[in-house]
Amino acid sequence: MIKNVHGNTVDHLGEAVVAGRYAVGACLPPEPLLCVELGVSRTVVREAVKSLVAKGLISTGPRVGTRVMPEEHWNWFDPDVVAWQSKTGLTPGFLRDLQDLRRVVEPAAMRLAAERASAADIADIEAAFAGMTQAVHSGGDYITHDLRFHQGLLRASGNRMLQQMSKVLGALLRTSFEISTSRPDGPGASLHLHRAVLDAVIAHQPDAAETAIRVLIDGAHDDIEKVLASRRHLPKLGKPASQLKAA
Amino acid sequence: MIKNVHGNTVDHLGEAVVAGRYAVGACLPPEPLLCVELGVSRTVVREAVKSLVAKGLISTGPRVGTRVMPEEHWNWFDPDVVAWQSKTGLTPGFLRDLQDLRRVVEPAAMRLAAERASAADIADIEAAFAGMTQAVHSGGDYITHDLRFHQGLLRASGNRMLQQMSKVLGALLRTSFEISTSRPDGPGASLHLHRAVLDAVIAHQPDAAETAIRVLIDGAHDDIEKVLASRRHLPKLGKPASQLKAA
DNA sequence: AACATATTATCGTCATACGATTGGACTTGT
DNA sequence: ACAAGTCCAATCGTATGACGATAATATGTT
Repeated sequence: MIKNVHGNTVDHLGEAVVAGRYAVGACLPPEPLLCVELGVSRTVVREAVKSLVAKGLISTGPRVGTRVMPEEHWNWFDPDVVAWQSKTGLTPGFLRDLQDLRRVVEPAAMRLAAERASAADIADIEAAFAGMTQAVHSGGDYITHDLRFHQGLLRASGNRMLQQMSKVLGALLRTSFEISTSRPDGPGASLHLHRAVLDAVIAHQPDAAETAIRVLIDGAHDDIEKVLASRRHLPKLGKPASQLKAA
Repeated sequence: MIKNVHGNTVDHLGEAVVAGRYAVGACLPPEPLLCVELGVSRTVVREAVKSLVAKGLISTGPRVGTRVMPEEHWNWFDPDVVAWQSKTGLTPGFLRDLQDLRRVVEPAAMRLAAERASAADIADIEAAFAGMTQAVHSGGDYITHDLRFHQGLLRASGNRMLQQMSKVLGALLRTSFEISTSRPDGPGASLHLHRAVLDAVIAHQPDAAETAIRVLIDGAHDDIEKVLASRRHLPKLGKPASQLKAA
């Protein structure tokens, strides 16, 4: 898990900011202090800070210090920002935002995919589906293939922005998977729903593809809403890595 | 226009990468060379490079150098990336992506806005609309208020991700405005279409809001497609700042 | 009290040195 | 001649120290 000093520092600071360890508008400790706290040189601290600035999390200035920017300024489509938010725990509000987004984006993307998917796109998605099937039947890593499945479909839409969303939507898929594993049938129940989406895309039937993905999304939506309702007293829905393996 | 060394360097390098001055997968000049080329210290070059890494444009490694990442890895929702792409010229492909995105996102966002918009949201949008009206009648800066209008509506959706898209969608709106100014009536023709959207949102009528925004979008869509068709021989649609003022 | 000035904390930039990594060249053995 | 192992050097990664630039705060002046 150890990579390099810079990466670790960026993660550490980024996670701290996203987790709200520093109030919006408040200052992070001055550079020299961060150096001793993190045990790295000022070079590393500064480059890490610049990375966070580039992601819209913070801003800096002489004498004013390093301040946390308001959340609406954060780059919520940045994979790192989403990862940090996932790690610190997905708030109900964030999950709702993600669900809104998914319901808006994926159906439209499926339509486009059904119109534009290339043979290579299809092959990639088929491979992912095969992986999902195998994971359900003979055990294995389901979620990875599930992510590849949806990511492949987004890519098949041929739209750079839509494709970009697979990263942030992945956080929602992981949560959805997490919940589904705690049910009797588990992810296996939705296998044929995935198949229906893929078949519609292969057959170049936008309407069918949209309908199929809506079924899939609505199912996941209900699952998450149910958990959200039952855990209303809990502030956040954590995402322990220990649950990320399929049985 | 001069801000600071770091910002200028980031812009310079970011624009160069987005403009394709370095092929995807190719290496940028080594750090020492960049230092002399840009006339800045290695510190600045490195922090600028780190900023671009954070935006997904490039990757670095010892001995392997600083390489341009494939476009699907770029953070297309990053305001800077969009700005650089706009500055170097919006390709037809990019415009098509933006139009797809807009047609997917804005109608859904209008529905949500009609359901959730707060009084403060409405007031903000009203102010923007007033600015647009004034710009059309007594001259002024139309596009700024137009951007605020749409940005306000996205914000009113209450969804962080949807709101984030106002930045990238802004590039499309600017292009759309640019085209509309070259027509007899200009932006004034779409004023009442904007009013219809806002009225529907105020009246909490999601269906009407969605319908109204679709009319607006389709109009802009046709304008752009027409230009794209007529300028098919031109590789890119430039965006000279000289045209950004309303008459 | 209002305004001008000086202070100072903090980030911004520069310069230099050395460590870490890795692709490619080189050597060696078969 | 070819394959495998070894070494080298180009490039980024990290550390350190110094000084400049900026703006919030304190101080002084009218």
